[in-house]
Amino acid sequence: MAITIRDIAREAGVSTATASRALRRLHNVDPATIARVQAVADRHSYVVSPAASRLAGGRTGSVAALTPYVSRWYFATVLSGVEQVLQEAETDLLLLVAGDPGRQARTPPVRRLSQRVDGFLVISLDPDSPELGGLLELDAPKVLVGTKWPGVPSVSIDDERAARLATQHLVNLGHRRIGLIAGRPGRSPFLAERARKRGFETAVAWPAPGSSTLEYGYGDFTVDGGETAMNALLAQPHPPTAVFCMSDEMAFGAMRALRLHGLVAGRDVSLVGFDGHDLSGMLDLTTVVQPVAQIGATAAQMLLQEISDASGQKPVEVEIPTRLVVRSSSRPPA
Amino acid sequence: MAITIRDIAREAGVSTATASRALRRLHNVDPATIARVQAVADRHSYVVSPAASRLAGGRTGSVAALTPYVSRWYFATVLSGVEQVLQEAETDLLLLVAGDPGRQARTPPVRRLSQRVDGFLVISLDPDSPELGGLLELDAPKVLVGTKWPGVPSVSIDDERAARLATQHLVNLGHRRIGLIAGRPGRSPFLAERARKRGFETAVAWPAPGSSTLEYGYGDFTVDGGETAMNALLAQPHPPTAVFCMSDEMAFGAMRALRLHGLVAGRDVSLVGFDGHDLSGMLDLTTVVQPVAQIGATAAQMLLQEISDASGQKPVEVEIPTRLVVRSSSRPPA
DNA sequence: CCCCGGCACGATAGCGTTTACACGACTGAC
DNA sequence: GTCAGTCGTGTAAACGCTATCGTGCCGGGG
Repeated sequence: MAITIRDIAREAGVSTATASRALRRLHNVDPATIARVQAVADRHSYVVSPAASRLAGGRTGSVAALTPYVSRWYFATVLSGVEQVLQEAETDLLLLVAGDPGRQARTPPVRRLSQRVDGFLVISLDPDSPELGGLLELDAPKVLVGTKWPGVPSVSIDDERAARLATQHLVNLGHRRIGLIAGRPGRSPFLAERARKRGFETAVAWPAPGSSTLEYGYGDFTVDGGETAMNALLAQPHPPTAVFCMSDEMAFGAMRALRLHGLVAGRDVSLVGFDGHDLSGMLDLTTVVQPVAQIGATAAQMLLQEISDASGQKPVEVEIPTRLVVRSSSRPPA
Repeated sequence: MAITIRDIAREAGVSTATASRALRRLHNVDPATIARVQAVADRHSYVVSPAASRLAGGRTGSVAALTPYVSRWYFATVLSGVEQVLQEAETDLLLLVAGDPGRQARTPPVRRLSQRVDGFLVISLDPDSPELGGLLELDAPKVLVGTKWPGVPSVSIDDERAARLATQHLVNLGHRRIGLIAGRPGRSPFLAERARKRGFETAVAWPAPGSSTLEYGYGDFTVDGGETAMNALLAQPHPPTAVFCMSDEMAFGAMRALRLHGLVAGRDVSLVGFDGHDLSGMLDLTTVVQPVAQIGATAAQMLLQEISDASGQKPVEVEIPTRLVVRSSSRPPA
């Protein structure tokens, strides 16, 4: 049943070595030979055994993507960008979920995986988080997405600046009591979250320190969490007149909370989100738009590059620009 | 650098064969030996080479998931369910996108993949679609999600019945001009879409044939598409008073279209969606809720089962119940 | 006391590729 | 006409594991 390269070689009248070289389009092979071998292979719809190929020292032809979530919009969209590039390059994608702060922290089998893949795509995870169990030490090609780390290639946005500009937009509109809906209390495991908080705080303290008050809510980056957080903010003695949400999904929840209180986003309380979620337009949410799929695609390209270029280039840190899209959810205070 | 099972065996004072058996917990090994070997392996943080293991006749320890989209809510959520089960079973997930009717139809390398994985999870794809290039002929374990096929295990919902009940809900409310927003015109490549259309048509023709009129729009299962489709329906001489959308995302778009026309979903035009999208609650959309993540998890479990049970069980077709959740987007006509 | 079956383990032959290394046949330069 | 240098190809040794046999050993039934 199993047809091997030996069979192909015999039928094409060459040695297995030549067959192997021909199938991989190596340079030192007669074009005529390549054509002959390929023809035989096609006729039998033969494909090399990746296992044997890998064992004999070749590449695995696949990369792993580590992500804390699959179904949340941002991550799913990054993955779609990644997938598209990899499919183009005939490289397989191994999906591994790790780093969800809410989930039981199971150390992902990076060690085992490192045998199975040529490189790693690490999405949003702090590379030194314990759960990544020494991913950094592994000298396999890797690219970080949405995070940075000295000496490791990455593609990310300027979270601090984006958050600062978004918040400043609220300040410029005249808001003084500005709330923040972040992910989780305490030190976030996500670098981006910490950066966004810094950006927010900078903007709020500006132009005159103390001129604005700020309040925090925590929405765990989910819609429901955003709703809960907004409710908490509204329950305070002096609720904020504007709220910056660290993700669109939390902003959606906040919108719902407002509606259930008989309030309208933009009219009663201004809202700014972050991400550029598919539905942000439909809900008229002012938000920081980032080209998420493109980020994933870029990272995938860089990883492929790094894999093929064995030459140890110096790691690049790509920064993708974002833009604030103002919609009707943010307006001057009443 | 590379440490092999031979090293482990030597250090544990056993043969490579015994080491291999010990590491795999086979039955005919002294528990004491297992412990000793495992200890040595742990000390060196050794993991078997999957390539070698596979080559020598074992399993690959991974499965492939074929899906037409990654970032759309339904698919991303199915995947998250799948991933969770597979991670539990220490099985790797290979992600492959194929079957998007809008994308260039590249035949996915099922043949190549079949060398790399122990089984296939096929999400929403009609298994006989040409793009699947003989996946059905491959006698590898496989499970269909959201589709059925004779002789192949599957986990799905009763799309026809669910669509019928959803539409009937609109009829019962008193609506007579009921519109449908489907995916694409012509014969859909998705079995589920065809079934939902049948269910819709049955309900509309009931109780008295001809008592209701129906109009079609096509939204390609996207938010923007839904908006466009709704605009088209509203532009007709006698716009429908209620619309059944084949997905929540299209319903969201339809809502937006209504809003831009100064209309309100539920008051002016009733809307029913399909899926139970995370945001359907926040938008007060009446919808057919299906336990999407659970569907993925169930399918993954079945696949694992099928892989371990070499015994050719007769294929099971699991049907997961859905329920209509009525919210304020559907009300009696004005 | 012998034989047989079950048990824990050892030796070894692959599994299907890739990759040195070797080899002959040309080519052009001297 | 010899010699170094390509070029296209063949030979065979890995690659790291598992599967198939085979080998002692022990205990119990005849």
